Order: sequence, then structure tokens, then C-alpha cells
Amino acid sequence: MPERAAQLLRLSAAFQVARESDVRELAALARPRTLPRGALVFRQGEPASSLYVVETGLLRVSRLNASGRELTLMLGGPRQLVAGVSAFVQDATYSASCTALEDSQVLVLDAAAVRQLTCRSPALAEAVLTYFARRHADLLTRMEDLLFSDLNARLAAHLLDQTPCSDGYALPTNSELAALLGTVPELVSRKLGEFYRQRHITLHRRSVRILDEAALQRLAGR
Amino acid sequence: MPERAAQLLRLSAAFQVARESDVRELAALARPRTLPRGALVFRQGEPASSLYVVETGLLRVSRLNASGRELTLMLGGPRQLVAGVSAFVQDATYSASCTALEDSQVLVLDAAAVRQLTCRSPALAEAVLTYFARRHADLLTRMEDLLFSDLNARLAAHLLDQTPCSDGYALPTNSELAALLGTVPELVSRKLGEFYRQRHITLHRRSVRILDEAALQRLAGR
DNA sequence: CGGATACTTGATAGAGCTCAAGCTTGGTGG
DNA sequence: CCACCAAGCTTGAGCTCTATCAAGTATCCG
Repeated sequence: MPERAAQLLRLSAAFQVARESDVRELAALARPRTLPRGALVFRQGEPASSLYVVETGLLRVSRLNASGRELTLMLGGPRQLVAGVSAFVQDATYSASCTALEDSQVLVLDAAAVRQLTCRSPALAEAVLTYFARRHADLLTRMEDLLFSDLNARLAAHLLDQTPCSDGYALPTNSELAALLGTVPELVSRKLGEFYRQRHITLHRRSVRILDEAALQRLAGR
Repeated sequence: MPERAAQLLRLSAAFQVARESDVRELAALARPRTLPRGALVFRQGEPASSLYVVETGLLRVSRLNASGRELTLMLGGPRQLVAGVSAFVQDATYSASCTALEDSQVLVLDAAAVRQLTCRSPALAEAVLTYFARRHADLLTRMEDLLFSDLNARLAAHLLDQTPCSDGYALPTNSELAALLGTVPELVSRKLGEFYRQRHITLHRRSVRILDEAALQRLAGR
């Protein structure tokens, strides 16, 4: 079982280029945990004592704003590190909340121990620094997208990203989509309806198929 | 002169808790540079080969979006690290552009050398990781602010932040304010006018004084 | 079948953007 | 000292996009 943990860490987004000995030490810290769908993993404001590496399933990290709207910051699927950034500030609190969107298997690692280990190993430090820097750049892109492109563009981009080839893609609930796109469920419903009426997509029981990829690309501003 | 560089680095936001020997090594890498007001320091998309520590003056890091609007991501005053994040991704390009808002003195450090040094020294790595994590949290807060609070709130918050006591504060141009607040110059003008008419502030030749701090606090949602 | 949950849709309001015109201001050169 | 210019500021009008509220409808599950 520690071997399985090591294997996962070796492939994880944050630690992938670390030395083998570092991977083993990290694996020794890892505790597996099973999360049922809907489980609250941590809550914004709690002391950030652990970080998580997703093995299977899907976690959602989101921030709730004062007026009750939710913004999804990241979705963490297999191999993704969750709460990695918060865990690297001493005495930090989580800056967002996290719930399991599906039944998930995760590795839980103690934040302080990982921090120590990371600072001690040049290779590991480099991997984590690179990971942080990349996440930062991603966040900037996301921010710009949310601020400067309209909902048509964001939804179109999302659909294009989620639909690898022209297979159907099962939509999450409108609330979840809204949190991802930075809007409200009603608007998601309307926009999906418009796309359908304009023959850009087909919709059947929450499963989308793209009909006119070019049109979506245009809407997405690509 | 290297002593002055070391002194600055010792106090800088990113490296402040590093070991003295690390500081000396960083200082050895540092090259002073003078930037006239308005100078372009680097441009979004260029290979990120250097990072900057501000000694005196003020740098602005901003992103230009497709439709020509500008968003100021950070203002770097004395002791601030600029382009720190981009510099930590190998072969990265700058994710934003940087210009000097005032005549400035900066230290220029080679990104690759700093990266190497940082990964080698546990104390330095820890300092930088912590700095990155903090910046990440700040960025999240900023993002939420831009997404979820209205312009009144953002402008009120900005005025409160910029005016330490009830001294006057010299406004930058409306374009610069707009880039800071994520809007357009016309709206900055309108809102400032409204605040003035409602006796929240006085305005005299681009110098603001807060009259009704409580009202601004309320608008800012504090 | 009943109830909960989620989705859809209309009406309405409001914030923010754009365009365009006119106005200040500060600096420059005659 | 004044006229003039450029840059930046102000302001009105119109418009688009998004949010909100509310009512009605589908869907799922026990």
C-alpha cells in the first residue's frame, strides 16, 4: 500500500519531478482516506493542517462570498494536489472550502511535515516552486477570463474544454456550472438553451454534444 | 554597494527570513539599475529571465486583455519583489507587463541563478515558498473583490487603503485608477463625482481627503 | 404517488460599458 | 502675457449584459 502511495506521488502534478528518495519519504507520510460524495474535506478559515493528493474521484475547492454566491476555484481529479498552497504558509488557514464531488480516494499528508521535507530537498523544493508558479499563472488566466469575457465566451470555452472529441459530456448541475463560470444557475440554463436553439450543441438529459465547434470557438474568442 | 543590496534583500518581502549567507549570495547576483518614469521593464510574453527587487520608486505589473483593457495586478514599491513568480518556472515567459510609474532604482537578479540558489538552501526555499503562498492567497482575495463587489465598494476600499490618516492623497490618472479597480476611466470619474456630491470626500486638484470615513467603510462592505 | 430537488422561463431592475461631445488644465512658443 | 495645443477629465444618452424574483415545470426517488 505505501508502494501505491509512492506511485501516485511520483505522478502527481506537484511532486512529479522530485527525487525517488523524496517520493518515498512523502509516501511514508501519506495516509489514505475514503471520502463519500458530498463530504466536506475542509472549510475556509480552518487551520490548514493537511494537504491532499487525489487518487480517484473529484474534489471541488470553492470560495463562498459574503452574499452567498460560490466560486469554484479548482477541481482536483486524480494526481492533483489540493490545498497545496495554503499548506505552505505557517499557521495558515485554508483560503477556501473543499468538498468531494464524487466518492473519492485521497492521500492525506501533514502540512508541516511536507513543508519541512520540501525545504530540505532541493529537487522537491524545485518541483513545488514550479508547481506553485504554474498555478499562479493559471489563476491569473482564470481571473482575466472571469473579469473580461462574457458568459457566452466562458460557457463556450468550458464546453470545448470538457468535450475531448465529439462524445457526449454529462453536465453537472446548473449550480455547479454556475460556480465554475462565476454566475448564477438561471443564466446557465438560459445560455445552454440559447446554444441549443442556435444548433451549437445538442442537449439530451444533461448530456451535451457539440454540433458546431467553430461557432463555439468563435464565441469563446479563440 | 553590494552591502546596500544585501541590506535591501534582507528586508525584502520574499527573502526576509532567509539565512545571512543566502542573502550574501543573492546580493552577489544583484545588479542595480535605474529606471526612468514610464520605462517598460518587461513585456508580457517575453522569456522571463530576470526578477526585480524595488529599492526606490514604484513599478506597475499589469495585464493587457484582448479588447485593450488593462488590469493592474500589483504595484511594487520599495522592498517588493517583482516577477518573482514567473521567474520560478523554467523557460517561462512573463505573464504580465511591467512599467515604472516613477523614477525607480531596482536590483535585477538573474532568474535561473536565483532559482538554483533557492532550491539549494532550505531556509531560502522556505522563505520563497511562504512568499508564493501568501501572494496566492492575496490574489484570491483580489479576484473575489473584483468579481463580487461593485465599483462603489472597490473605490471606497481603495480610498480607505490609500489614505493613511485623513491627509490628502494625490490621485493617479483616472486611467491608472481604472486599471487598478478593473474598470474604465469614465466610471472612475463618475464615482468620484458621486462620492464628492455625497460629501464622503473632498476633491481638490486630484487630491482627495476623506470626510466621512464611516460612509466609505459601509460602501466598502467592512 | 408525493415530495424534494433541480430546471426553465418571463418580467424587471440595475450596474457597467461605449461613444461622443464639451470642458479643464498645464505646458509651450510666439 | 497670451493663444493655443494636447492630454486628461467630465457628462449625457443609449445599450448590453447580468442578476433577481417569482412562478411554473420536469425529474428523480423512496
